[in-house]
Amino acid sequence: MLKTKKGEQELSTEERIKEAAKKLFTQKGFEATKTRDIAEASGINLALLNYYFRSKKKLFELVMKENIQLFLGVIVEHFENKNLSFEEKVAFVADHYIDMLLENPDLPSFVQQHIKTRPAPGEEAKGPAAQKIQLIRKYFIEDFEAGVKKGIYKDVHPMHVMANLMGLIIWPFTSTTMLMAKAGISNRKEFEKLMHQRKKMIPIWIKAMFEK
Amino acid sequence: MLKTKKGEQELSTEERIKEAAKKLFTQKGFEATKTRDIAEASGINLALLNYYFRSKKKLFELVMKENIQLFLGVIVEHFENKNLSFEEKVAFVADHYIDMLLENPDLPSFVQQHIKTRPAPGEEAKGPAAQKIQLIRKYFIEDFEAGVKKGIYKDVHPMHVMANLMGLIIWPFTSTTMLMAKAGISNRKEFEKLMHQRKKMIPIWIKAMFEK
DNA sequence: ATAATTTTTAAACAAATGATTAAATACGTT
DNA sequence: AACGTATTTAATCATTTGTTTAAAAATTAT
Repeated sequence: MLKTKKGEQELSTEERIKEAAKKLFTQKGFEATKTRDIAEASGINLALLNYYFRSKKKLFELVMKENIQLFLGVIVEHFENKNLSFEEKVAFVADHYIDMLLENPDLPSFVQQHIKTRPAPGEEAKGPAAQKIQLIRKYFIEDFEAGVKKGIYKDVHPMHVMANLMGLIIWPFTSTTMLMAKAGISNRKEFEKLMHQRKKMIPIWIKAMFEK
Repeated sequence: MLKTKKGEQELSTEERIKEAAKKLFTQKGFEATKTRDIAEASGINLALLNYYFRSKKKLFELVMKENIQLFLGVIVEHFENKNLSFEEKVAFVADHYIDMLLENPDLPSFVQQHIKTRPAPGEEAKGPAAQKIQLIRKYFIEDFEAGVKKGIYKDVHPMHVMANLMGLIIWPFTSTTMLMAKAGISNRKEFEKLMHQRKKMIPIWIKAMFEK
């Protein structure tokens, strides 16, 4: 049985199913998650999954959409009105992204695994993901390239900037277990403390790597 | 049918199955790979999978072992006799690791996904993976910590060093599609060219981040 | 209260899937 | 060639898995 969020407001059957599905799909992927697992985890009758969501695939696509929104959307949308420098954006993203990942540690593996096959070779990437990616290009890449022209930043392909920023933020979460073993970290608390440290260090590191 | 490596030396049935299984398991994971997929991809009769490997699970564990060896083992073993400085090790690892990943681009996602559940909470990590990780600690972490004592490197938790090094090397491969979309890279060739660039840049970046 | 509608349940189905069996074929040894 | 062993094949089995059905229960409307 899934616990209710506040102990006050019960979740509807439909929401209970979706939440359980999101947790399982995100943790174990589409194939490894069985409809009966979802039913059990949400404490509902198996048939209700199809009653509310038609099929396992439809339910997965719903979860997928929400996860991509969480993974790509949350941050960029905060830029809309603010007028931030490239450095400020880096700091902002590092800060908020790491906070988000601390609460959704399985998100990166999930998105990475299921975005791989998405855009069919040859055809343009579409849908919500592609749109977000366009925004990221606009907000980061163009800023950096402007900085290169001004002579502030080293003249490297912006892919390196993007890769390094995202790699520094996300990678620890995709490899938590391995990383903890390697670095002699024994518990989750210590891991989280180090992640909080990174929020401040990543902007400094990016600066050190790319500033002239 | 699986192509033979050289057109000269045919692979044995057993090897054909294992190679096909490795490719599929690495690409799609355990659950998403069906025994019939493996049979078809290797051009063998379905029953031969069980004849040679007893079960799908046993076959998977074999592939898993080889993949972990590839992912963690290859590099560290080259250190045995050489006497390299920390910086030289970083350069060496970046170079060889990226080469290896260019040939096995699906490896990181696979290992990350399947290593997560491995060490049961509370009990010590054992097996070949744990051993390799000990070597990595020995060869990198201790070196870095010595550098900190000498005042060469900034006094940060070695986890950050490990995370940044591995993140810079591996992350682009776990998010190739997304990264290419973000940075406006259109084809694999261009991606590979950029990865070769990184082999030289990563040591410089690590230096910039951690040297006093 | 009664009827209509929505939600929930237990049971069942059809297809997919991992594994096994028994017979057939290929191969090596004497 | 004849035998024994190893490999391969087609067919089949038992479970698992996603989905459907029809009836029961709960809820809402009249």
